[in-house]
Amino acid sequence: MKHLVRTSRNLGHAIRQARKAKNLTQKELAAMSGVWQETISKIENGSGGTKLETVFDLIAALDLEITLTERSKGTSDGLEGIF
Amino acid sequence: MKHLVRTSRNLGHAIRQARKAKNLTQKELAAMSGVWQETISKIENGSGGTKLETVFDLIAALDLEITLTERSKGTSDGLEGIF
DNA sequence: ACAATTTATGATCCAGGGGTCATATGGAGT
DNA sequence: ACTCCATATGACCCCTGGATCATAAATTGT
Repeated sequence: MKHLVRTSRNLGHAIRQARKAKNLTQKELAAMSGVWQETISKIENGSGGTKLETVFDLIAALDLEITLTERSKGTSDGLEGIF
Repeated sequence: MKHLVRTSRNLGHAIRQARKAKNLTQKELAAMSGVWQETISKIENGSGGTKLETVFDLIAALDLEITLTERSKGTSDGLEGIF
């Protein structure tokens, strides 16, 4: 499972999916990440302007990692342009 | 070129490297991204708490992309990364 | 050394994120 | 229907990132 993240909305989706894949509630994730449930709700719904560190806390708790790559290669992932 | 990003400092490094790889000055990157040179300076030096949207602006201008992946593929351990 | 450019820093102002609590809405189960 | 849990939302305050301008420091070129 690989998420291309270009917007806050993308990020929210990815986080929600990852959380559900682990059968965690927002409250549980809040407890493990130190980010409040209310804040997680906002982020999952794509509220823009989230702070980086909050995202790092979340993805660390969800056992995800962020990779920064160049965007020229043809990815051939088949998931481009879905949204 | 692939950057694993876990902290704001990582992000700053990656952005600086990408910028230099393209022979851009902070001022030029500022002009292309809409983010101010002063802000870019802070971010490249790992100032925490940067906003997501600012990062998106920067990586878009630098032709980079963010990927969110799982760190360890759940069910079995130590088998990731074979391919 | 000097001048020019690049990067960093310092200050002010403002908008918005997140902590925090309370509450409302929604969904699953009985 | 009514609980119980999950998620969303509203309100408040505080804090800080970013815009903005000015300037200091560092780097580069000659």
